[in-house]
Amino acid sequence: MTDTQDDTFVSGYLLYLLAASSEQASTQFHDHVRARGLRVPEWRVLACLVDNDGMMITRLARLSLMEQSRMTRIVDQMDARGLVTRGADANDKRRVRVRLTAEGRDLAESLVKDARRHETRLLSALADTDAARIKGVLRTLLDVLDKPDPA
Amino acid sequence: MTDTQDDTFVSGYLLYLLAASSEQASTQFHDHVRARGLRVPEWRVLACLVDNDGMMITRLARLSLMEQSRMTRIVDQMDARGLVTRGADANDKRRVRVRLTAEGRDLAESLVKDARRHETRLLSALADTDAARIKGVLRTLLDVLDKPDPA
DNA sequence: GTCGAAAATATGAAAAATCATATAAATCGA
DNA sequence: TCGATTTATATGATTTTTCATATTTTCGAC
Repeated sequence: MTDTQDDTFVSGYLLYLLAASSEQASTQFHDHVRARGLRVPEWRVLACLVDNDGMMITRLARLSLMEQSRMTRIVDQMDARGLVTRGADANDKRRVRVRLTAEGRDLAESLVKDARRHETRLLSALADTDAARIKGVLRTLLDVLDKPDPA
Repeated sequence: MTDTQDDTFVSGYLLYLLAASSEQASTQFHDHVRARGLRVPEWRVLACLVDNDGMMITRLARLSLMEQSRMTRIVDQMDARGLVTRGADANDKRRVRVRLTAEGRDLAESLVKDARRHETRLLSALADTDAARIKGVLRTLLDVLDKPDPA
């Protein structure tokens, strides 16, 4: 074992548990993503676009949990690399529609498969009851957080 | 509501749910931390040290979910600012023991109180069953992730 | 229609984070 | 006890990320 102190605060703090779980659960797969030649934010963009091609920059940024100006640059690089294309929206010239190229789609679909396999492995390492609960609990938390602050 | 598409992959993907929950749940409190004049990594250091004063750099880095070289610099800055002191370990001169100053401790304890209040509010926004489950589920996940890969 | 506000994206400059590696101390065997 | 390894921390160079703000387009009230 590494360090077992019965820390009074941190080790039981919800925000710590969330951050640490996310971090640790993602590490393996993120390594895999990098081994495939992508940075994590790029993988996120691909995953979003497989679900819904032609998203605009702002929405990609929200879903990928990052800032708009960063997303602009990431899309630039992915464009330069031939994974996506940028196109103007017909109805609103401010918007940039990001679309997968054939190459981008292949890579994206392949990684989504890998991600699903990895997720299955993760969940199967949990007891059935925990595996059944975890997504529901997190979804509920997200729902609650979306609602405007009652205060 | 913002964007409700029934995304096939991302919105139900465990690593997304974890990252998004962590991100969203933390935003409010992190804003509070910054309003108090600290960056998030600095708050994490303070929280660790309240639990266990005199930690070494490496352990602080692990617990705060960041790299050692980054932690070195963060501790430097906190030292310069008078929140912590750096002292050599008596038995092992490689180690740097980081300790709270009086000022650092005051700030840390005050923020821990704030964090607890915030956590209580978060949990109370969940249904009782979810609130009761969430920490347990996350702890289980962390436990599982700590174990060496069975593959 | 026109004007002011809001929305979407882009960009330069600054700050933060990472990476590779250096240094120094402890540990472990032969 | 010497040398090879490992552990702990530090640091220079580079890459990422953020921040503030500019630009362009749309929207809404009048």
